[in-house]
Amino acid sequence: MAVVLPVYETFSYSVPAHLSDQARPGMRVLVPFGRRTVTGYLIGPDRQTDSREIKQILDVLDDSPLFPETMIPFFQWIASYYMHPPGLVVNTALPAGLNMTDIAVLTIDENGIQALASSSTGPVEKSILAALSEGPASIKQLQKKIGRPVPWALIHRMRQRKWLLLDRRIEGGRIRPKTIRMVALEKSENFSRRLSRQRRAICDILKAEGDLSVPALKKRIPTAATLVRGMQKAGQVAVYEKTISRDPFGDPIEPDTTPRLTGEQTRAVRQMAPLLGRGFKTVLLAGVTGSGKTEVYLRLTRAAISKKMQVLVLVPEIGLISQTERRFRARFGERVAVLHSGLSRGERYDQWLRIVKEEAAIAIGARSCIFAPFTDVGLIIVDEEHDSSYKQETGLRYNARDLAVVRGRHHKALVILGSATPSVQSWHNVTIGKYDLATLSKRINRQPLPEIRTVDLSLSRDERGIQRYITPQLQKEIRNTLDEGNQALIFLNRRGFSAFPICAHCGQALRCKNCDISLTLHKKANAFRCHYCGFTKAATSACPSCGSEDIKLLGMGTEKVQEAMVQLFPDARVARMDRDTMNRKGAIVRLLKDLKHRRIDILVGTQMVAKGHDFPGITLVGVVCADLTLNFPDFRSGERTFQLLAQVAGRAGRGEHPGKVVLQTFNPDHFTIGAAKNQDFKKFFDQEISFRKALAYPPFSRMVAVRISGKDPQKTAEMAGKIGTNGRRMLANAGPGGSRVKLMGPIEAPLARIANRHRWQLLISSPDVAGLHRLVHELMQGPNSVATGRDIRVSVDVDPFFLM
DNA sequence: AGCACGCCGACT
DNA sequence: GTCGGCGTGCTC
Repeated sequence: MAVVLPVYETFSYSVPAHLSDQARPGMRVLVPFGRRTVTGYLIGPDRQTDSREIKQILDVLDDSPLFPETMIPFFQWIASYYMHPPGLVVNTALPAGLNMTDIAVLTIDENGIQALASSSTGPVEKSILAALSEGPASIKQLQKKIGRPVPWALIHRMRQRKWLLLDRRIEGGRIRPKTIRMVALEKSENFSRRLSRQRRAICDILKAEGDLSVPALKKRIPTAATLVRGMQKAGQVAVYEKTISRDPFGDPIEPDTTPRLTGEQTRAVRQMAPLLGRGFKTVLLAGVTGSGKTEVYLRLTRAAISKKMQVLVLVPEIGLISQTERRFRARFGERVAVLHSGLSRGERYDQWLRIVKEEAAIAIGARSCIFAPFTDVGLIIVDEEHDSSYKQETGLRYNARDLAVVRGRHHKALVILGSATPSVQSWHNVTIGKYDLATLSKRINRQPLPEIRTVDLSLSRDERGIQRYITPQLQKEIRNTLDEGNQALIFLNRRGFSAFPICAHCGQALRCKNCDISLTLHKKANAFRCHYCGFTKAATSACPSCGSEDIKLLGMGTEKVQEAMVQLFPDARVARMDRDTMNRKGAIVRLLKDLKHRRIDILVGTQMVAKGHDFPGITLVGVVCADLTLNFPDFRSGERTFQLLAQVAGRAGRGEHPGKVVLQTFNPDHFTIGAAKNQDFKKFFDQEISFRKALAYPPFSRMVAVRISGKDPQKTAEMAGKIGTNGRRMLANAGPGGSRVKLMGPIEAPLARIANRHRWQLLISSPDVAGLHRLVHELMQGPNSVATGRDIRVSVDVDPFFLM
């Protein structure tokens, strides 16, 4: 049994006789744990280590398992690989809002009121009593009310003096199946006697149409609710509760007709379909933007369900239902369950139940859909496998793309990873023969890929701030596009962080000589610094490649670009799409509608616009400054830039008019820019992989990032230092076996402060996964591990994505 | 996490 | 001498 607490062990409990035929793996139980009562998950028997007394389960919380037993090894693998408590792993997988915990509730007691009035009562006690005199409160509520932490010792003293009472209340678990009241005709003769006209009408409706819900009856006869109650008493009808699924599907989706496949698509399907049911296999489906990957997924899914297999489809998170989801539902209708962030908690729970009960055979959704509770998955599809939204960045920091492969192996399933711009990792796996490769090299409508032109920003000498970045070439193209009545997309990945240094003369970014990573300016230290190894260079340094002292700090955002657009094109309707403008519910849908109906001429946006949406009216894509992502202090910045540019370029010319892309950059000769310009993934990969190999970055090693954060800058730095020295000592003691493990840092994180918390990170890497794992495990949980104080958080990120 | 225990400095 | 703060450890 695994408790829903940050505890790494599992525990044994006995099942009392009256619950013994109910309790089964996959169910939740209520158990006494220490002095408390908490929820746990039955994940099979565990070895009991010592002779301690075994406690009894208090209750079984489910009638049927929430997940199949076959998923338990998967959960255990995750707990071990990501070094996360098993109970919290299961908790991350399950729909939110199910769990129960007991919490302490304080009430003012008989002596409390006098103590509140007495002058000898301490100030903290008084404020607690004052807060409680307004009514009972939990410890957390109390803390909020009086604005300071409440020590337990104090509560105990106050309890002993009978100033307050401590109760335990079980909270949570409020998500339940939704039920509806159904009305059925009684078979007895009770209603054969005379009936009122209204009652007669209800009987007739029920006789003709079978059982109906109360709301449905109300639509026919407005007073049905009262009538039914009377008829129930008279024994003419019976009322029962029926569980129903909350409807997460807004507009109904029309069934589609199956299109003809192109030759390439047919070949891809013929290559992959025979692999179904033949054991575990991973295939990378590399298909250019618009090449019809989705149709291939649909055919493979059809093949899988005709073999009675269950299918899992993962799509990137885009904040609303994706095009792919829509097409799966159009093709397979009722057999599809969806799991994405747009669902309410209740809807999500109902979709989950549909999968557990095997009412659905296909589950489609974002990242967390990898946990869909199928018993035996036969096919797993990961669309846009390179997408960073598959990586969860809080709590259990899993990568759903990687877990797809792991789950595929557990179920002996076929795993398809699809992308127009595959990750370096996946392509590497193809080159070493771990994955098969299937390709789609042409767009289905024979539309050519857009023509991409680069514009050298270092030749743009205008110094009037942002306007320097809207070059005459870009302006001219926008003007032409507007004059032709088409739409333009202006892309800038602003989610910028601190500005980074770049030579205004030759376009070289200032990089670390050890890590080939962009340096970051530290104003306080008046120096550029590497965030991997700590290498430092004076802030007054000249450009190492051309000697120019004209070092610019790049930093600007979409908001400024939008302003510039309004100024330059006063006749155009300009809109912006980024996290700042799109956080309100329904904002994206409204914007996409406006775009579709040509109520927007120029759309300025961040990478949000590069994802998944189909914009048929857009013929021009302008990339304001490709260098922003290229020079992040992160070894994957080149990979991300290539993917982003290729994806955003793929937005142009999806309709009947061919597309054009203007790509502005300080580095027109950089191989990443060159490869993106020619949409040449292989050329990019060949360069990138040699660079990764030389510096022993993934995929030639595995990485673990240990992140340390806290409010107090001094203490946080100290803790980071302590963990670092601890790790180095362990490495020294490990002998030759541990020598392949490399430890970098600790160093202040590129984003040195988020939400007032100071951040440090420690990077640990090794080509030997097991050795790396052993060291990190020992460092975090071993006997010499540094105890994590309460105000300093230490988190482990296995296979980190963003090293920021 | 949530709770208890036990060790220390600063007060009656 | 106790009170009350905080670091350390445990939960079948």
